[in-house]
Amino acid sequence: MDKKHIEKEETKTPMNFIEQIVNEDLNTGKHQSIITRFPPEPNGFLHIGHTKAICINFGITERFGGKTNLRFDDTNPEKESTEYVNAIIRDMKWLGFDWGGQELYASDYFGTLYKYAIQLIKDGLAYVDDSSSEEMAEQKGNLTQAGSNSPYRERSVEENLDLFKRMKTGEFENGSKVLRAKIDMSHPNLLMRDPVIYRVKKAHHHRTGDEWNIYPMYDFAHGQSDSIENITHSLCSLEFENHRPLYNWFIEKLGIYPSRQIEFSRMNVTYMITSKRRLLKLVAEGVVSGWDDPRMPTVSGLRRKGYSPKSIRTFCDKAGVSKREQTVDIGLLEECLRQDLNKTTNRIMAVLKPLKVIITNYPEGQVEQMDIVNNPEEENPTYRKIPFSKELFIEQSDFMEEAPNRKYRRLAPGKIVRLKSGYIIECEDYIKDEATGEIKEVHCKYFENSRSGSDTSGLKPKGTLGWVSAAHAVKAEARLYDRLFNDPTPTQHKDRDFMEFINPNSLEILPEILVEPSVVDLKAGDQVQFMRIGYFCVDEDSTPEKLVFNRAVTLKDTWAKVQRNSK
RNA sequence: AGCUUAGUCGUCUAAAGGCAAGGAUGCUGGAUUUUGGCUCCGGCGGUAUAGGUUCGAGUCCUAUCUAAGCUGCCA
Repeated sequence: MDKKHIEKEETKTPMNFIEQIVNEDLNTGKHQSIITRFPPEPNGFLHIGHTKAICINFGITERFGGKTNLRFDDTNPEKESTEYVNAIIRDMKWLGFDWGGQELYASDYFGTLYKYAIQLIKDGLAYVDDSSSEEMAEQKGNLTQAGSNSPYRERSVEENLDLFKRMKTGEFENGSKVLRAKIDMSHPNLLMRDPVIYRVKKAHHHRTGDEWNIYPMYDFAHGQSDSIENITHSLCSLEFENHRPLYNWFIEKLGIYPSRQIEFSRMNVTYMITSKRRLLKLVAEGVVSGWDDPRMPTVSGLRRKGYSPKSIRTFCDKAGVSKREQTVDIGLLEECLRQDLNKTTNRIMAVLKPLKVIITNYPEGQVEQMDIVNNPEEENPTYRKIPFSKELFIEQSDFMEEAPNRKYRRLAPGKIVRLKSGYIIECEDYIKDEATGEIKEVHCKYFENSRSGSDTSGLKPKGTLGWVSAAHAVKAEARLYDRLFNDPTPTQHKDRDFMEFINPNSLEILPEILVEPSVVDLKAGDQVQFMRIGYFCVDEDSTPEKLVFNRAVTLKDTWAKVQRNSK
């Protein structure tokens, strides 16, 4: 291939192998514009694995122009429902994708698909088979042995036509007859051994109601739907590689628009599982509170936990596209969230595990309003006020009776620290419950001339702490989420069940944290950074009396790492 | 065992036969810091194995090894 053909696209961003194919098809004039599709079956909720397929399909047309259809692959009425359709639409809109407003359905094409089947029968390429599923399995052969022909394989076109029409009108019971493509029972690819393309299924369909007694199989619906929609590139996961010869066989025999199927590897993420069956078990057994539990890998779970659409899309982009098995480090997902939220969230003063600090030389009853920056990453930073007073709370972990080493920058007797956007204080004394060892109270003096923004003290404290004013702080609940599993690949162990790897500490509830008073204006879904702690999202369980904050991800914690490594 | 596909830093990914195999994340050292965050600078770390083609191979060929998918009237 001549190298200059690549250059149509301006950007230097490297292309993945699918984008390279698309780019070439555009440059060679094979296609004038691109149409892709995302084809979920409405029988479950979207999860992190689906977002990759979504991002690839929509990403292609965002980059090269064209459009991406949202098409529901609803050919199995027993498993599908409008509830899932609506949930999928909601999640995809939240992720920020646009499919032109109108959802498409494979069920819209049932009439056309039926005609295609008739066409195959007339061309002698399909036949009605009365064999039971057991008999068909028998005929199928196995991985190393060729199959054998069904005794019904040589029925006449007329008989097949008659039988198939009667299947449609409901004359035959479920399982009694199927329509099979007549291909080759000794084909090395098992899917080519006369696959079933229509089955009798007297079931109520969420869109077509009771109109149909027969429904097409995936292989006789998906590719044809692609053709009907003039999909140029039909992108799917590796498991459909074996289906491609069949996909192309139908295109050829039916003489329909030749969409091209290209497969890529599914995305796995460490410490997450995406099997529908297993996720259902977590819900059913109450391991999590529901499909939108913040520990779930579902889009709704990620959303509730505090993930932004942008962070999820960035994650999929960074994970990349290839045909290799892919297990992406969950750390990358978390880092994408931090990078997004770092730019967008206000810094809020919060104390998770409070320790009382009394400023001994601060006037009783005095309250000062301190200026604090909302988000230092903003181009033009804005400020708000927070109250400072004689009695404060700091984080328990910010005080030690004795500094452990020279690197320690927090509070300890005789040490000074800066209270963020407040004053510099020096620890003079503390009260300890000798029985329990618990520190009850810390006594400090403040330097009156060290007020943030007008500091003339000349003091250079090493550390800066978060704090809240005792009299003004708002009580709230914090839900600290951690990974649901304590093994990176809980389903990859040959002789151990994934349930054995559930992390018993995946949720720690702190019923009474203290937060600066400005948070009373927050609403469910709002995201903030608790300074020096992490990114939090207001949960829908919040009430006017008590906000509930979900921890989406912690801040990076170099100090924790230093401590871990020194052990 | 047959068919299909894939093996590049720990992980993800780039290199279309041609520069010292690049980037991200991770780990690590440092600078800066009123967040032990952010930012900035440095370091660590890779072509599964064995042959072959070629002036030149991660890339092409052969064999081997390893991994995944395929024997639903699921998608």
